[in-house]
Amino acid sequence: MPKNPQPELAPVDRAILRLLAADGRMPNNAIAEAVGIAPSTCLSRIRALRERGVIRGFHADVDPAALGLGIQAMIAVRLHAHTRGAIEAFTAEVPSLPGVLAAYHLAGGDDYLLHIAVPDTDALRDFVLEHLTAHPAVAHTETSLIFAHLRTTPWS
Amino acid sequence: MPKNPQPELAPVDRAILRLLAADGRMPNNAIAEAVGIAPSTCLSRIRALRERGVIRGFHADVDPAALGLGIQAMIAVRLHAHTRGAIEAFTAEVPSLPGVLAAYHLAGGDDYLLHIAVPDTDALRDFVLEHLTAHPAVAHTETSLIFAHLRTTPWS
DNA sequence: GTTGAAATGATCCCGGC
DNA sequence: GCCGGGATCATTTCAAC
Repeated sequence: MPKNPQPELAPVDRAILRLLAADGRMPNNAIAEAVGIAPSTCLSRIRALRERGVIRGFHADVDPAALGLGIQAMIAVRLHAHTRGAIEAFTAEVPSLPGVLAAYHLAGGDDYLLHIAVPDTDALRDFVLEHLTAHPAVAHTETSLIFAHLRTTPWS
Repeated sequence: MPKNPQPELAPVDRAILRLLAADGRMPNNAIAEAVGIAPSTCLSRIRALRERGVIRGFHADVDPAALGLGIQAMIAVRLHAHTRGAIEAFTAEVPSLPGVLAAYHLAGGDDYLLHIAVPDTDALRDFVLEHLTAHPAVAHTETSLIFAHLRTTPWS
């Protein structure tokens, strides 16, 4: 029985991930102390986690409302043709659409969910009309306002 | 004409946010140099952004698949009663459900979207049956597998 | 993989503007 | 507000295990 190519994550690595998911700017030596290893060891483990892609990056969580984007919505999108080309073309354009926070490519009845942030409802309408319904690959959209958005880190 | 209580974000603050959204571990002095201010000034501006809630936090972006959660899904949930009590009760429980990455409380036909990560399809079925359909407030659910998940930072 | 120790580099407070 | 300088603290390298 060959060894797992993606070996079990060591408990100490999980502890590091838990801390960094909670506070991405926690100093390396504080993490080292919290998990019980030397700072130099901790540094090399964090580097390895980044290189292996376990940690994909570190990001500030910015409140969109503070930037004048006070309204968030989720837009379900159905495309006309489910060809690889149409999907790839749409996928390629999505990140450049203004106000898109996230895009989910789904396997269900809808093809995409777009999570967007806009200044006001006029901008929301304009977004849908200009970038979605006017798009040749888009067959149908359905927009829902987002009242609240909770993020959690299940492994922390 | 009174001054805006949430005054326009200074261009230098926007530049700082753009950098920290892209790399949450960028050193303060590197940010200071990039935006053209002194490190001490930069530090105080970042602190002010945190205290004002513009920056809500810093987090490592961890790949769920690396933790054994190789399947992601979006589950649309409708509740029976749209009373404040039912919604608040459900909202309170959602963050403690295993594998929940995010919950969106919507204004549309569905009440919630749950973004979850699980090890396999068995765990997905168990999640829906144990935590959603068995819940007294839940009227209906609809699960879609997530093929891809793109995150963007529109202001960067 | 882990470590301690030493050099480099960053944070952060404060006095002055 | 913004800055400079200096004390404190963190990161990073490296030789040794």
